[in-house]
Amino acid sequence: MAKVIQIKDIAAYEGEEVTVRGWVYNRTGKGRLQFILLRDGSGQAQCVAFKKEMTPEDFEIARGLTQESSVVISGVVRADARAPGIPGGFEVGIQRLQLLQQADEYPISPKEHGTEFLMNHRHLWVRSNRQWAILRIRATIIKAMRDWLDDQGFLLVDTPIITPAAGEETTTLFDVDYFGETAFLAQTGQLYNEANIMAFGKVYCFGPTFRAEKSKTRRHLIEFWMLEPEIAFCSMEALMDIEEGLVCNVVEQVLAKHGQELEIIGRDLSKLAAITGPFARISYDDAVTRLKAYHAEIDDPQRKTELAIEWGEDFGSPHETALAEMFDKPVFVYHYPTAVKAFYMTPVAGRPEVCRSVDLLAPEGYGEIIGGSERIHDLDLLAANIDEMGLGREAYEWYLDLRKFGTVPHAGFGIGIERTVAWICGLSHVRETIPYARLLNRKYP
RNA sequence: UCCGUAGUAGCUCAAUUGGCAGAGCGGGCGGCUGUUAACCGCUAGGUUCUUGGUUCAAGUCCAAGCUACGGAGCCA
Repeated sequence: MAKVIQIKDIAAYEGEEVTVRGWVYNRTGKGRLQFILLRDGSGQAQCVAFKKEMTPEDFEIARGLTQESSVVISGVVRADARAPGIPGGFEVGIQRLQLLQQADEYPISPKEHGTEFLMNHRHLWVRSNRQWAILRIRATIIKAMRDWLDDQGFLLVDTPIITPAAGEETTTLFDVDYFGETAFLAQTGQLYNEANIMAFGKVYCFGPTFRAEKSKTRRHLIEFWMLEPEIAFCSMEALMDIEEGLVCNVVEQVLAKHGQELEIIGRDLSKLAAITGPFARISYDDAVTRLKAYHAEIDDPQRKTELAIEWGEDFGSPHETALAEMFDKPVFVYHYPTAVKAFYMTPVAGRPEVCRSVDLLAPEGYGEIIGGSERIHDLDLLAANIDEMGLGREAYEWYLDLRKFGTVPHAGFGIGIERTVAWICGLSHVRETIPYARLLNRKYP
């Protein structure tokens, strides 16, 4: 058997006999001439069966191949501008063909399908071009984030998924039976990150997080992946510098490595090329002023209601979208009202009604992709907030310890992987950004 | 949880005023030496989401329910 190659490398084997192994993505025939578009995971190549060049048995197999049948094909690589594929432009003239399995009638035809049908067949849908492209970009986004942080001196320190108490007071948690006691699935690794920076200085955690909220929107998942850096001796301003550097690097890496995938999903590259620092930084006060001015010019009554805002209220998703549309890059909004943010965020000196929090809103209506803040490092203030929230001191004893043994100013943020992927890929829903989405009413397959 | 829309063949959809349940794709059979969602001919394929109601007659009208989609809230 000739050398087994990956289809992505096919151009390097022009004129040579090779073996490719994979699945039939599509087949079309012209009688004694059959075109088999073969996927192998790395790419796609057209394999051409001429009746005269093969045994009658092999040709009959080629002629009868169904979509997604698994095969091993040997033949000679030749350049042909007509040959479709990824990368395309080269095809394999089939000499020998081995059928591993003739696939049953494949549910996902080359025609259009509805969302419910596709999500019910997600285990097969991931084979489709568009999904293949998106999930490859997702992998690069995660790698780019991690590489950049590693290069900046951050250490990956894993945080637990089963936790004894809520990380934040607001959202609903999944509970699990922990040998007769109640434990919860993590909604953040942040509190543990705060312990870990006192050992390692700059850390991040990366893993799945869980929210039992009954959210049903294009930007929510029940199980989603978050990357959370935390930095000792860090201010909110320095935090924004880090976030900006991270996001710019991620976009740059995707543009550099995935021109092919971005083309498959039809992403407007100019929108991504525009993502370079610095990003605008506006205060919550300023954002409210801008939204009020915008609100004054709206005529549509429904939209006017949606976009109404008074100082002190948190932004809804229409507000975030309207704000983000005022910029062609991501925009930082900082100093949110203390009352709408988490208990551990530092109040602004001399103005305790706002806190040292900062969100990063992505352009094109993708909303908040990063939430971060300076954390309270004063023991008494933190303890008072925990009591005031009625969180129960016992579960937070270890967290308060961090303020007793060498507390330092520190800050951190969390970036939602799926929202970032949706934005960079220009997708209308986060369900396509994760291999197997967990949504309200969706845990299969 | 609230508001809105939809549910017909394996898939995507059509069916006029309430009057015989249809097409394309996919499947099967046959044809074709350069296809790009190939094309041509033939063919099989139905609990019209469920339950109840109105009517000579219901895919179509009414009621309740189920499911999905879109939006809101909450958030990353």
